Amino acid sequence: MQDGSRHDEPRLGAGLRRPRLLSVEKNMTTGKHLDRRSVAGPTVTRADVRDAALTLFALRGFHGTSLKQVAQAVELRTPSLYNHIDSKADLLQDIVLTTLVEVNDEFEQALAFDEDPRGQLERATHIYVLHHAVHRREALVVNQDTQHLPEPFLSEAQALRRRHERRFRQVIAEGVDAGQFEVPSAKLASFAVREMCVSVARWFDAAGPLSATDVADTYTLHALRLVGAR
Amino acid sequence: MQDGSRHDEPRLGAGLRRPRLLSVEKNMTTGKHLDRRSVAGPTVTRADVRDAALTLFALRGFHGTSLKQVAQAVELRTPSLYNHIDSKADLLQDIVLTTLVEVNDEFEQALAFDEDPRGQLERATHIYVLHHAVHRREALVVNQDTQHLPEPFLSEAQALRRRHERRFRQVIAEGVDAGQFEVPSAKLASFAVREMCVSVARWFDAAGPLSATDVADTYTLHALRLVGAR
DNA sequence: CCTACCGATCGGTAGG
DNA sequence: CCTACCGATCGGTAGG
Repeated sequence: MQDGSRHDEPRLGAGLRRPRLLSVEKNMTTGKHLDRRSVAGPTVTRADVRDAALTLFALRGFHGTSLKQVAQAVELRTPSLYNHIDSKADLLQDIVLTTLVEVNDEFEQALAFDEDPRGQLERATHIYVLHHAVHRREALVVNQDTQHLPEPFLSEAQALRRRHERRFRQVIAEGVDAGQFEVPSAKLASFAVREMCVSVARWFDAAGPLSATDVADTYTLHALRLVGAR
Repeated sequence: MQDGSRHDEPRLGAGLRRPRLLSVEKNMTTGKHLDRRSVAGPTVTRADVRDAALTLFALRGFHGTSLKQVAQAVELRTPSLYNHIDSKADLLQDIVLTTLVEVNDEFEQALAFDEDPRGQLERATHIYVLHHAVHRREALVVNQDTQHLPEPFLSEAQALRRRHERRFRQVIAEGVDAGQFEVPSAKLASFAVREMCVSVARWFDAAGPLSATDVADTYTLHALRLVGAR
């Protein structure tokens, strides 16, 4: 990888994947931009714009990122972004809601695997950590910027979040009822476990000594201990 | 309390203490603002401005808050804020650095109380949770907006954070060495415990059924279990 | 995909 | 403490 742009660095605020830079450069003779459609190579897609926004939103926050910066990252002029998006909020909505739906889907799949609360907590925690390690940028944007979604998307996002919360707590409560777990409060235990997992996105480094699976394994142990699993 | 403005509501994004509204109103006859210095009652202080900024930054983020909003919250015009502050970033710096110094001080006091790693972890966790429940707004701003500090304050804030991280991990490592704790990784355990505590600021409700001390007690148990305390 | 341009708002200053 | 005002930048549109 010649420019190293796919290399994840360790520090938050500097360690996120950088947006793809196209090889088409400004024409130094005329000062004009080449028409991308007239040269070889791919055109910018909505996915490219989304990816650039994802990186920048994760790094600087939604309100700390301008569309000009997004445009620069994909080597377009700001108005050209509107060929791919409806608005700045549209980008945020796409990122946040897609991510929350994915998290809920993964969660339900984890639960469906077996009916034992201990097994369910193990799988749900593992996949949740894995998600936050692998999809760091998405997780950071969801955590930082969900509040900035316009309605009705804010309500939709909050509903998805609450669903995950409720189902997670339910698993712990069922474990308590089954005599497998023992906690002062299923609610506080679920809050603690979930936030512990979420925070992995803030420091995880794919280039570091620990793989996402390593971290997920350890955090699953943390969760089992926290709920007093026998 | 007549206007209920000190009442903390449960939901994040709506439940933070609202800034103090002074009783001096716009003169409805002339449309002009009364000179606060010529009437009875307190003048706006820097502390008032800081408090209003604290609430708004916690609610909408640093870049999501305008100085006009801060000014409105203390019933001033925007330029008048500059009698109390040097810049918008000045407000953020005050909030973030003061909070981080306090957290470190509280932490060191907790450690000084005894030399037993288990006792140290208990006290450090307890005070850390308590801080995040009692100073929700400060904690939210530190977590959301530290990244937006200009240098050299950003570096200073990061150093204070790393110090807390390092010392916290040290306590866990010492507990492991003493045979009191058992963890796969002192680093991951300290990350997990700290972030679990920090997240309390996101949902704690002073008007809810659980007191800050209740939550701190439960989270201290979570921490002890997580590190495998005997 | 671009250039040209829009009104609104931003943080901040001058001057009283 | 205010009014008046500054240049810069914002998200977004018109029109090709």
